[in-house]
Amino acid sequence: MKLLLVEDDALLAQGLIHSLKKEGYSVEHAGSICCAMAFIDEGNIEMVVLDLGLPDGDGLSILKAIKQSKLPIAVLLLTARDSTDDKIIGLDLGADDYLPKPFDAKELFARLRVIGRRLGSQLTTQLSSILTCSNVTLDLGGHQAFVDGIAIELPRKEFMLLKALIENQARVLSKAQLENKLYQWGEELGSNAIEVHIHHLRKKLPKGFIKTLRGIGYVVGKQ
Amino acid sequence: MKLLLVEDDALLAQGLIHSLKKEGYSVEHAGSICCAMAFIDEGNIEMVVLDLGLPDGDGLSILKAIKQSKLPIAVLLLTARDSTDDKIIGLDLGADDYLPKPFDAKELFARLRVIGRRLGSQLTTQLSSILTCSNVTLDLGGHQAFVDGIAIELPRKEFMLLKALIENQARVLSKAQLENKLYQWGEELGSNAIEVHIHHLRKKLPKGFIKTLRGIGYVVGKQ
DNA sequence: TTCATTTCTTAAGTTTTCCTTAATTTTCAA
DNA sequence: TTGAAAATTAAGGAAAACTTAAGAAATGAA
Repeated sequence: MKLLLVEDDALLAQGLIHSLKKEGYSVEHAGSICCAMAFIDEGNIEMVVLDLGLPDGDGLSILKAIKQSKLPIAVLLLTARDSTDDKIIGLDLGADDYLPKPFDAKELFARLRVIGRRLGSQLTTQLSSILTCSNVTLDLGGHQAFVDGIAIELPRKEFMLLKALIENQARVLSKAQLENKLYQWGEELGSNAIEVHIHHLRKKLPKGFIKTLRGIGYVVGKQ
Repeated sequence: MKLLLVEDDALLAQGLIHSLKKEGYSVEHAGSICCAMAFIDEGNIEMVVLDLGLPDGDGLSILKAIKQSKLPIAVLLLTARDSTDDKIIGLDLGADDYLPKPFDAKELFARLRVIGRRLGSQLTTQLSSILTCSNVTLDLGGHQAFVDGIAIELPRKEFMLLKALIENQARVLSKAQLENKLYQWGEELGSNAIEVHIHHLRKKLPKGFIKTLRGIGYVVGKQ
């Protein structure tokens, strides 16, 4: 289930992203309205958790845009305001649920499950969970990779690394960018961990699949 | 839209019935669990507004009964308790929404509109009572499992665990996701219960049937 | 009810796998 | 050619999962 979290408080967002991923969601994060709209336009978001208190405008405009687009996207509102009128406006604009801050993460998850259950009976999609780049395929739901259709085992970090590369195929990712994708900005990497993971990946993937651009970074699927 | 209000406070009920009718609902009123069940058994209720604080027992039992019956009835909970855990229990039992007392009637109506909108586009998913994954079969009705056609005994939790895994075969479920499926968020799991159940299950199932993806979760039925 | 039995949770010890580090070698571009 | 960047190796340590066992709960029967 692909979920977009629209929340500008970085600390709160970080924690939620982590827990939501543990709950099984594929999470994107936007800290502003324009960033959120970019993700939505991209097309494969199924659920939005929307904080109404954003720096660059009223979050309700995102809700309006989603509902006007008629895309099958469910929206759960999140806000510090708890006046009944705001709730009503949100719900009547088409929001699927509403949670006042401060909230218990467990309640958020429970409400998301309700929405997910509902979506599940409307959509039969799990297709967005397959990524492909030439003869390499990633099954995100099954956490499995295939080379020429043959399954290969990948440990967690290697899988994350390959996922990041394929999601950005034909685009070069620097080691710093890759580190940001693999590590929750908690611990600094003091060594060449990325290089070692790349090396392990290469032994399992087709020759030349991951290209090195010396001094710049790594890339897959270029030319 | 035929709505059943389950509320024992006569005064509050009186007012709500009046306003709900004004909103266009066809309203029935029950002041007790048994009375409510009678209306539901009668058969043409589409929506229930359920007060949890009833004189003759816990309103949650009505919710359970409705959801077990698989009738396409939406339920909105209404209650004075506002502990998060109660909300979560209600929502996970299948309630469509929740409103803590005291509430603003306008908010109730807004939430009912959301539910009504949803009911309009809802299709009922009839679950098969037999699940299969390679040579393992689950009979949900008979609460029994078969390996190569031979019945094996599974305690409740182990059965639920296997059911969750097979329902999501070829998709990895994290321990957090499995916990959500086995426990109604009433109490926290402070330990490695999931791991222990997995261990017991494995002793009864074909070798390699449940795979571990370290750091990710468990999966069955993968290539 | 009470008791006996099954099932569940907790906790500790063990094992396994994976990740990081660091030292060394190789490659590449200036 | 030469120095910096990347590749390669191997090992130590840490995290996650497995296993076992015992006590707590839940269940069901008398």
